[in-house]
Amino acid sequence: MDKEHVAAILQEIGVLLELKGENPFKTRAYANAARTLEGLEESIETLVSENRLGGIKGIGEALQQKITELVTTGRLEYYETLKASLPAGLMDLLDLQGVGPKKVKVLHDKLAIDSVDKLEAACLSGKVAELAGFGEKTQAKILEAIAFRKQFASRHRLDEALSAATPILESLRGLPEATRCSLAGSARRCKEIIGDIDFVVSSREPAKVLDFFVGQPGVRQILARGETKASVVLEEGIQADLRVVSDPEFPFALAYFTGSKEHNIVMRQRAIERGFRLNEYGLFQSQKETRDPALCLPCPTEEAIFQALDLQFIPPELREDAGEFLAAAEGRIPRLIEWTDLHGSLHNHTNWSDGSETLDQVAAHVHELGCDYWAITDHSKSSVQARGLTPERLREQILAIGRVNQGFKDEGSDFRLLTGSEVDILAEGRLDFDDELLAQLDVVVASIHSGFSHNEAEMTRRLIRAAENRWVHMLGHLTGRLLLKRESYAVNQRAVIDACAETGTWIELNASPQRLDLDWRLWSYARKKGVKCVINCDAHRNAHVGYLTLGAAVARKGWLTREDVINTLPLPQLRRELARKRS
DNA sequence: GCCGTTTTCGGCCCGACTGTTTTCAGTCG
Repeated sequence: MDKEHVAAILQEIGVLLELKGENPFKTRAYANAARTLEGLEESIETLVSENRLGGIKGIGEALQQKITELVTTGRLEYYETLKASLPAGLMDLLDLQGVGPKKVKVLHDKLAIDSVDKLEAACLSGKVAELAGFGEKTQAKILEAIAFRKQFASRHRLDEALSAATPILESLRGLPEATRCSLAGSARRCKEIIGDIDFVVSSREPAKVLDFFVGQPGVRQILARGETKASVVLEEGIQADLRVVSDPEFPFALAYFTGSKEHNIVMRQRAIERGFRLNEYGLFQSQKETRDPALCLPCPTEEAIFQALDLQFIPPELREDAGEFLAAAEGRIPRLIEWTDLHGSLHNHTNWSDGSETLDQVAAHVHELGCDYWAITDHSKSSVQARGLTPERLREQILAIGRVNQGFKDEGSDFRLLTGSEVDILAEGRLDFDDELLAQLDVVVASIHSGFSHNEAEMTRRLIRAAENRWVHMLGHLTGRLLLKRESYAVNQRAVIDACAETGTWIELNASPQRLDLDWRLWSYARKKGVKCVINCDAHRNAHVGYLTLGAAVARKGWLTREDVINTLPLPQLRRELARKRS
């Protein structure tokens, strides 16, 4: 059993215990352990067989036993028993806004409610309002939450969240009463999937800012509106929260609402260790003081807060409690890549296959934007759905690209299109074009577009065999996932990364917002193995060139620097690297 | 359930908002 599976079960145990009304710190211990396991570099089998689980912080005697049982036998008696003792539908109830473990327990104990449907019926008949601790308003809120869940998703892609957030942030910035404004939350941390959008604003007149916010044209519904805080639902079906603080409090509120929750817990712990108290209003010299500005250490920026806690500044993308504290304490936070470090993209399409624009249109656009090069990697013949090129068409395209490049040469420009292919990886890892043709191309990306249902061993073998081909420069969208739409196919990503390390093959960070694949969580491992990243747009139309910013953001989240990313190189050096694997 | 230069028990991050309470519990982030 792999660590992801073990972590998922521990996570579920935590939720089940919450429903049972267990000590919240106990339930958190399970959630913490799950997160710790997910972040492990080593395989869980190794840790168990070498009896080294106990050395991991947050895993004590009880969890050691349970994890060992899970990994060695594939099941866990404690979990099975716990799960059997509660109806499956209770977990769904927890997803409803405003409904937590305590309410679920009462609903189940008093009204035998164990599904959303039953809860809805009970609300409609007025029974819920009669329960102790509930009332008319709670009942109405629950009905609203059920309706909301039916209508909208609770999770959204980063690009959708950003495009909903940007106009609101812009208008807040234009408001005279607003001093400083920022996006916060998981969107600021560049998580690929976000739940809601958070804004932080500093102002002397919070009421005016809040009025302005809830009155924005994009607001469909106001969920809550207090003196310093408001929650709304946007037209896109995304919840957005605004918090207004005084300007000296702004950096603290920004840090606090950027999170992650786990990161914040460690920050506060560090404050306590130094005799301080940290909250969204300040860093206070007394453990007791929670608000008095006179006792707050002045920190005009987030940087100053980290400094006060003996830490190097931690960029928002890294704030996941995934090793950033150790690195920051030792001054080892790297200078992360910026999107402006990128010189071009090595995986893109044109209307020769399933892209929108012609070679000339693509070249003119990316040249205009300041790129130094742009690889044309249209699909190969097996991708019939994408009008993949036959070998003959590809040879024609090589000539056509030569003519476009001649035009740039004649103008005295150094910009170049690079010839290439996104070649399909077929069954058993064979490639869709033969080596003789691949050898004629500047850039070869190998990707899987078919046979998604093969088992993990087969998929892993297919990708490894593709990596072993000396003409393949990089693997494209390694897992095939489409965020919130299609799961990854089964593949042992670490084994593929190992193979790329051995063969000198690069791995793409596909910057299309629906892919963002390879996942940021795996880049530390790849980097440690010496595997280089290529941030690619996988552009199918000119507007997709903007994905480079998103790709760089996710690369930052994976701790990548300019040196780790191939397409930060200028063209002459890039050509040298492209030749390296083939030599 | 975890953890310990305030160690083997008693802590565990912290505050806003809401609704149902008449002083606070539950939920959320």
